[in-house]
Amino acid sequence: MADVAKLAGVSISTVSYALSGARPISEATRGRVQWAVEQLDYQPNIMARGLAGRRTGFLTLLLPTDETPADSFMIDIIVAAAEAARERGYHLLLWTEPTGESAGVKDLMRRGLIDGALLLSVRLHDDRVSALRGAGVPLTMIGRTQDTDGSHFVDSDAEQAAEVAIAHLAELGHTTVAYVGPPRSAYDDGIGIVIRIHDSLVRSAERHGLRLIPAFAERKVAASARAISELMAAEPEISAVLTLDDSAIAGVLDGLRSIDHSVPSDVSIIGLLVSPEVAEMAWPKATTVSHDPRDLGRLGVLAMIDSLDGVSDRATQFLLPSELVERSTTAPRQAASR
Amino acid sequence: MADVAKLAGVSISTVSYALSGARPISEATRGRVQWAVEQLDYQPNIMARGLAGRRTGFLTLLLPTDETPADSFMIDIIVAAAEAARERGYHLLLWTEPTGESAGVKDLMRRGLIDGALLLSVRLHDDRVSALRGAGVPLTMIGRTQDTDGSHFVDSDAEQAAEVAIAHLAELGHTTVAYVGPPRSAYDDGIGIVIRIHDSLVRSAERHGLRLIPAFAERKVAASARAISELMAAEPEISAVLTLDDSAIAGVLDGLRSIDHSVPSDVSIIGLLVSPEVAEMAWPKATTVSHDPRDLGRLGVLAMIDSLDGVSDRATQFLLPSELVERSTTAPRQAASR
DNA sequence: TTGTAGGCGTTATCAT
DNA sequence: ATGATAACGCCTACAA
Repeated sequence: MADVAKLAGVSISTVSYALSGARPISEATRGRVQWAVEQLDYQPNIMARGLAGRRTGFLTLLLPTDETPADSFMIDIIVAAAEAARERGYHLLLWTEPTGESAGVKDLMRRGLIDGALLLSVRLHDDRVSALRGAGVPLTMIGRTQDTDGSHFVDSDAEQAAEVAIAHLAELGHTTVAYVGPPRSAYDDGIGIVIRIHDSLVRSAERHGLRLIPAFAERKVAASARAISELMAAEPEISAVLTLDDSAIAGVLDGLRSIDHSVPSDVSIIGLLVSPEVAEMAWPKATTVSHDPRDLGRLGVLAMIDSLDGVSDRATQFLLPSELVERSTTAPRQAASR
Repeated sequence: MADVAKLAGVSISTVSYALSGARPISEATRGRVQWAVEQLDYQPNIMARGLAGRRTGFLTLLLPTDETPADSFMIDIIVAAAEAARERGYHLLLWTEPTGESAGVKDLMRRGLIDGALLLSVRLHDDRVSALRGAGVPLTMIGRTQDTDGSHFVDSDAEQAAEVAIAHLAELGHTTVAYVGPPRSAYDDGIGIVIRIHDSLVRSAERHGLRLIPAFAERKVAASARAISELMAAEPEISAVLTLDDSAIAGVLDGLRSIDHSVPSDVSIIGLLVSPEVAEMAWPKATTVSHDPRDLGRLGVLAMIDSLDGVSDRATQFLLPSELVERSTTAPRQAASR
């Protein structure tokens, strides 16, 4: 930077201001500085900037890692977040920490490394949120807590997604619907999206006069396969199944095959909030009610940066609506015949 | 740090040395420093350390992003890399950049941000490697170039994987085997693993006296489905299929179903280098010849750090062997009967 | 074994 | 509108 100043014939601080635009600089000198910068192919040192300034340009994404390995949906979020950060001149740190813990992130903040943190797999009552808030870490959630007053978040609109899915099944004439959801532990942990989807499904089903039979299955193919076959044995009138996880959909297909129910002629399936890749990989290709997971990552980062910049006086809160994408696992209900 | 020094009754530099262990410190003072550190819950500032020292503690993972969205296999690599970095006290930056480009990473280096870079999707002749080398960026490849002299890498042992897969099919009595590989563009780009797997399969097939019929398919379910059905039409004696990508295996299953070939009784399938998650999601569950993708990420980071620390005088080069995991897509060849 | 002091490359606070 | 200069918090010769 000193070199640039010399070459441009100005002081070091002028160069700094010309580059940051933090104070008015005459056109003439700004031009000379620009020229010198290009001449020397100068790139400001990030560490020095972070040390001296009050912004480091780093964001971190807190990735819960004790859970199931990240599925496609989450991956899409992460990669999109990285891209968005890069586009806005920020750097995205991938920080793995067991669910519910945030000591590491707090340290990152105290060590002057990050400007803020993005949270994944947010619980309705999330200790991390209060801990990080208390530590003065700006944060935005991908997902959301129960009480969202004044907090920044981007989340899937569970209520709307549930309604779309249930309404579609109702239209198709289904009256008894199973829901193969995440394991009980996810409910016990109070994972926001899990609880909201469940509750919303219950409400929507009621509104449409459908009977909804929930089940819980570990996030493994075999577990959801077992869940659905047990469910079908107990409640043979089930003619449609809703699922939440990437693995659940494959498992349900598996389970139905094992008991000789064909999809979609005997049983319809709708996958909630699944990535398009996984939906396409299933056989038959799965009908879904979902949105682009990438939006969660992208908007999350943008919301974070906006809040850092203080562009808005109130918190940015996005609720992403889902769309029904009909593939090959849904059909009108058949007249009972078996 | 000044506070710690005061509390411990020593100089600032003593604290620094006590913490870094860069020079001998008496037990007594080291103890006092330790105590003061804990007392104040002191955490060294990362930016300052990066500015003053010659190490920043940052690594970056170069993620090609113009290609197909990252599949499970790659994700596992990434997450494992993040975990390994964290365990070793490093920070992992996710850097998205179009395949083949490295200007961004070079800048990261010049801006004093990173200690080194990890490369994914390495080509046999990769411009990034020479560019980064030229710019003095320490790098280790996850994958490898053709010429590996003096470079650090962790890669799947394609030769061995191909041999295991072919040998198994040979044992099962198959004599004509299709290979639904990646799209031609991947070959044209010279992606290392793609070429190596292909060439190794050819050699192994020859060695075992099998006929190998390769095909190229875009990384989409529909594309590989079409590829295999065309292949079967042209060469009806095919009784086994090898695949490379996560999506290919679903596609091949799809395609075979569409032409009424059942798996594995009519046709066997082996997926090469696929993540266990995807193998389990397929139906039937796919037999694979693979290794834990996480090893690639973990070992890659460790190799990088070792090279940074200069622990070894020669380059660390790992070739990971694969294992056959029999699931439900392989069976002995049936006597021709259709 | 320990202390002193200069420097890392910016930003921010004073002046001018 | 611009300059000089003190932080920023740590590392590392150099001295003692």
